[in-house]
Amino acid sequence: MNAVATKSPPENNLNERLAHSGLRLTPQRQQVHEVLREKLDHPTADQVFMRAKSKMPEISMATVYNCLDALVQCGMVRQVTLDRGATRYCPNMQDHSHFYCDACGSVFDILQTISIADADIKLPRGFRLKLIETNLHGLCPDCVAKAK
Amino acid sequence: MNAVATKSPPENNLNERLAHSGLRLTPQRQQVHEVLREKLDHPTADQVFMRAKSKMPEISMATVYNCLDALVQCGMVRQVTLDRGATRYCPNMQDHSHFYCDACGSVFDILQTISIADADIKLPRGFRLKLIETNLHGLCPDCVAKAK
DNA sequence: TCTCAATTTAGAATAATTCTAAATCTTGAC
DNA sequence: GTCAAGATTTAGAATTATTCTAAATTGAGA
Repeated sequence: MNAVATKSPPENNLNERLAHSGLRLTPQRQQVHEVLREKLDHPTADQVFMRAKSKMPEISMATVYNCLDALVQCGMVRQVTLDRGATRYCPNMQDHSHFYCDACGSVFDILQTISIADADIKLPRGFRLKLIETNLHGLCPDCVAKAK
Repeated sequence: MNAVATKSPPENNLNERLAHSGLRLTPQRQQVHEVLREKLDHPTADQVFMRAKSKMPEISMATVYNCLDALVQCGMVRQVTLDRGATRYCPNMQDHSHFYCDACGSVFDILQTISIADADIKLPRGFRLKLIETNLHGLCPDCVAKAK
């Protein structure tokens, strides 16, 4: 038993979470997870594929989708769908919302959100609420400037 | 001048709103709008196309996308993107949120939401907030029952 | 009536995602 | 350790969703 409290490294956490959902930790899933954590810019599946491929050239697109789905399923990654374009992926599981610029399409993390408790949403009988997703739409500073 | 207050019929409203955005009222745009108002089930572009086609056989898919875009642009219709699937369209412009069943994919209108005023979101300098979109995720009554 | 710009159209093109079937890997039972 | 069963990965085909293109049509204003 350890006297010092240690935070388990993210890979272990990943392993645990995958296992909890009946999924295995594979090099590909680890790689995809790393790619997401390296650059928090809400990449699309295609961008994840290209970044992962540079480290692991044999990885395939189908695997990237499979890995992303596995990571979403076990709660390590959030899917972000903001417009008609490709779905984006976000490894930040802290409560936060996304600001989407309707003009240029950029996505910004906003470290403020409405929790299930705060919202006090009254659902009709029988629904089971798991997650509230808050998306802010508007113009980013650059596009506000351009609009003038 | 009318002694009795009259609500302008939706078509007029549509015309006004389109005009306000520099867009014209066309039979196709009217038809697409009607299709959406007829059945408030959040259809995809493809479903809108099929329904519109039954009334107006010459309409094309490109036109449906064009009309949907025009209606969204002038504030008569909301785009609803909840998962990796096709975008859905909602002609209910009252403040409301969407409940998405992660199991079966059904969408339900929830007449309760978080307004910009209520939310008291503090954005970094320069952002211009136009709209807060609230999406509720979880299980619908049917899928809760099945899960047992 | 004429002209110009907006809109529609069919179909091609592109982009995003899913499917398929075979190969590979992992785990648990023995 | 060996084997069988099931999970995962892979390439590429298939499907689905959306956008683009260029020509035809429409409608509003001069």
